[in-house]
Amino acid sequence: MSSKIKRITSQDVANLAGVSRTTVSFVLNNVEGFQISEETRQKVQRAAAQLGYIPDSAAQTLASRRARAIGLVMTRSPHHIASDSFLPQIISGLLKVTKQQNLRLMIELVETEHQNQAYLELARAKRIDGMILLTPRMDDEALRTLENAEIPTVLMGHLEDSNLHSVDVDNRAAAEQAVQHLIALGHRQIACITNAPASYTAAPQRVQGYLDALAAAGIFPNPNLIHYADFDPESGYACMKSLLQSGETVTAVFVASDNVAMGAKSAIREAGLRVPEDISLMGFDDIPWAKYSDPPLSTVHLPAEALAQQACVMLMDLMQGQQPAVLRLDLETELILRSSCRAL
Amino acid sequence: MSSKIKRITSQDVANLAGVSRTTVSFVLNNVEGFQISEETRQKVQRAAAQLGYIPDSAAQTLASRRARAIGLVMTRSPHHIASDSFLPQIISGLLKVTKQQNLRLMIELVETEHQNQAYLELARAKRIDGMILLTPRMDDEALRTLENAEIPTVLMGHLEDSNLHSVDVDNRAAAEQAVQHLIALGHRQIACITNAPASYTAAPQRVQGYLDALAAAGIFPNPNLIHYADFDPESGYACMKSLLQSGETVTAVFVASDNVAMGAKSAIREAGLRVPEDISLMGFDDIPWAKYSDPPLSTVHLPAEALAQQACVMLMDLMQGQQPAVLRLDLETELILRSSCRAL
DNA sequence: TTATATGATTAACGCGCGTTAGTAACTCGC
DNA sequence: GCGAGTTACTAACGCGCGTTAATCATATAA
Repeated sequence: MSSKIKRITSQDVANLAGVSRTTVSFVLNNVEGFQISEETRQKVQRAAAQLGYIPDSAAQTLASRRARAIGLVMTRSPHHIASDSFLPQIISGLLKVTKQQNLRLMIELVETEHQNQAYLELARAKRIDGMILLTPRMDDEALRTLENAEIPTVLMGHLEDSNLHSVDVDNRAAAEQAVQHLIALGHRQIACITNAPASYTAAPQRVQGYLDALAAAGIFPNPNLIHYADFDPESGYACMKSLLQSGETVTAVFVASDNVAMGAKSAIREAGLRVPEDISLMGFDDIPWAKYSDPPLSTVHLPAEALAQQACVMLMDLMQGQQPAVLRLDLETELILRSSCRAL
Repeated sequence: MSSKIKRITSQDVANLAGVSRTTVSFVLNNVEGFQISEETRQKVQRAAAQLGYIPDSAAQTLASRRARAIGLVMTRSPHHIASDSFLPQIISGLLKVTKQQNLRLMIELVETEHQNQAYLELARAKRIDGMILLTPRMDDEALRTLENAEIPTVLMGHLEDSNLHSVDVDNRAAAEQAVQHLIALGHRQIACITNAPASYTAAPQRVQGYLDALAAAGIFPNPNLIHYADFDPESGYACMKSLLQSGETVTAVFVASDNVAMGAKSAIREAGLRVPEDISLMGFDDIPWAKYSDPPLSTVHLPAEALAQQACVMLMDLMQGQQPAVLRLDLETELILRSSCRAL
């Protein structure tokens, strides 16, 4: 199709500048400890600019043994990725840091079936220098293999008994605070719909916060009021529907994910009930649309973009061989009160 | 920190199997045209498995001159990326195809200041074999340099007078259809709030559809009723607010982006008006939350994930040297009627 | 037996660059 | 004028793999 375009190599730059390839490399990479006369430096830079020289990244990686890229690794199905309301924020946060550090960002999908192999491949193929793992699952045995530091890794979310570095929020405390608010409004029949199946670490943590708030108020928890959703609004709709049909009386629902809460709200409305007049709704996450929901959703703000940025900064440290200050970094959440909850 | 872990190379596999490195390469890559005895093949595969051999991707790329990766290139600010409601769907669609083809996906951010250089770098650094460009801007001169086929490229969205391959929807026709529906409901004072500044191709196209629908109905367009938003709900809020304060009478608003429509709805409600009783609202995009909005938003369904998949398939063709069937592929939109518009 | 085909395998080069060890020229002190 | 130091550079190796051209053994034909 297209005629063979001759690639411009550092040798071409060296020839044009009348120096060796080594010198070109020293100049363009600003290598310290070697003395290059200002004149030579100029010659090289001018030659490189004139030729439009752009180093071949594969060759650089092979020679330097650094890919200058990190990976964002997700262990979900494409369907769940498509409906992940935080992904844009996370990518945005990551890009801010990687751009500044002149690193590339790769998105990796690890399917649950071949996890063990997949993590090893990521580590050993050396396409990336480090990775950020999104919402790891508790039953993810393959993760353990990574703990031997095959590749710098930072978790977003937390894994019990793991010695991997992680960035997270205190899901339990945040959930407790949210439910405390419902209790303070006078609610006692409070249901809980989770954000995800129990194998995703955040889910049981938020449930625990819910239980702790009840316990502190002397409310005996009703197991029938706890339902496990599965990330998307559809699952929230299903949970809420079965909750309403169960015959249990409920005046408020703590839904541990705004996304799921959207579906729950549909079910409530479909049953002819209103939020917050008949049922108060408390979300979790503060996705961008929560404030535009009707009624605007009270929820717990999760600083997704900041989490991503911090995870990335932590990863940079690890990649440079420095130990980050803490093994686990918790960012602050904030209870956002809008108008989906009312006092009894 | 960690002791030097000896990398397992194809030479190690060759040694263990008692063959040459070349044979290992032939076997593991299933190279056609070379006869390898079944016995040797087995020996090699067993050795590779036993050692847990994983090829170094940089070395493969350097030798084969193919990176086995594609890039998703965006030209927006991190802020706009964070609030892009389609990104998850697009990434999901892309991952489906790349996973199946065993390609990697890189996310690239190109800042408007250094576009020219940035595109060249992407092309020449050879870190990716092809790229998918998201919502190119009309004033994006740097794109022209790519048309010389430095690297296979597919646009998501359209660029006038470009001979790059692209995947899009018929924004004009879709917008026209949406506004026609408003007109059919009896509305004649219909405002238009765009999805983005005019330099993003979809914006003027959707405005044109709006104008065409008015013209077909013999309605003289009022320029004061056209406002340009900027992707996010905040800008929609601002547009709607200034529209309401302008003193113009309006019974319906066509907002060329659901995301922007969310903000517009807030402004309407804040003014003490209701949707659809006082003002009918027609969106565009059908983001996942549109159906959970209140009232559920009537809108134009944009098949984002399918667009991404098709773009990716098209790109694969280009990367294999095949010309795709068409230069520009238009996918179907669908008018989704929910309950944010009412008949006058 | 000798030439020829064919099946199975490998030696060796090149991809483009980072980097170490070494060299050449040029001071400077005595 | 001669070794010792400095300054400014370069030759050459290695990163790990894909791939071409060549080699060797074996089977077949003449």
